[in-house]
Amino acid sequence: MNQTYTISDLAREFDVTPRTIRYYEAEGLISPSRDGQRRIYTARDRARLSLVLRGKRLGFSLAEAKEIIDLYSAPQGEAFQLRTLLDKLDAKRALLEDKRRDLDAAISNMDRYAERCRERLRDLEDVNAEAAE
Amino acid sequence: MNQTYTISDLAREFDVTPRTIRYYEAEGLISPSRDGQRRIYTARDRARLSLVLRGKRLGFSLAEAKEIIDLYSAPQGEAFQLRTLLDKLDAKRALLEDKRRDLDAAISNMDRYAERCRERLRDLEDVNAEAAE
DNA sequence: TCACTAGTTTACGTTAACGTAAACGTCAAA
DNA sequence: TTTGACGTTTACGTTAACGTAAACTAGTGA
Repeated sequence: MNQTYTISDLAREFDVTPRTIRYYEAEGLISPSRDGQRRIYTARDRARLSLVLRGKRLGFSLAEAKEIIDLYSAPQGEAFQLRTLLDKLDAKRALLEDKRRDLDAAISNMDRYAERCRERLRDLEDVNAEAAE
Repeated sequence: MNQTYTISDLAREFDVTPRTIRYYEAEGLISPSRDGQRRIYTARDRARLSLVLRGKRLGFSLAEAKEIIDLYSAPQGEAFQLRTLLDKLDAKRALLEDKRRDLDAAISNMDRYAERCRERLRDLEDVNAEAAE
């Protein structure tokens, strides 16, 4: 439950360098605690790192990733805070949906093209079969 | 049908600078023809630019975008070429599917979190309603 | 003819996101 | 006790993807 990780634990698991993880800390994306001078990462730190890397894979800058991830750590004391949080979540969700539209278009585009290639390949093979008779 | 575009036509339409479009040409992503020294962009050039920008939005580097886009202009003469093309398309398609999994996870993650926020907000408002009686 | 608008090349500048190297601390095994 | 293995800070280096500025060309309306 209260498992912790060293910097190289996380570096290995997520296939990044320790430098990268320290850089994310300098940019305010992760805030590990310390044992003396050594960093100690909790499950929460690990989860945040995971979110950062996923954000990067989806084409977000570190600043954009931070904006999104920070929403998950936002205070939720009063109703007003909750409502503005929900508004912000909605805005970020719209960005993700935009990406999904792009992605779906890219995939179906590629699928249509591949299908045309397969048709053309069948035609070619038919011709070869005839020639072999 | 045979419509052409100037560099600033495309810059306006896709909300990038002419510099960006020239840079993509220098990187081999677009190859407009020329009228004297001025660039002339065809519908095909426009389509390639559109693909580049979509690739960027999805987190691909220009080099990765080029790899994908170039598949759409690959020669399809012989059956062997078509088969290797289909293999490459399949590999790129897998990359897109990876991104879709990431994206779907990000969205449903956010949805679950937002739902918890809404529940919490309802609870708060119930308490306020009781206190108002 | 002149000014304007839009295009061009060339080249140096900039920013995000790290890489890399140096110099140092610390702890366990040999 | 020394030698790795791992961690740290500091600081300069690097790359992709453009931005920016200068100096030039070519059509075009007043």
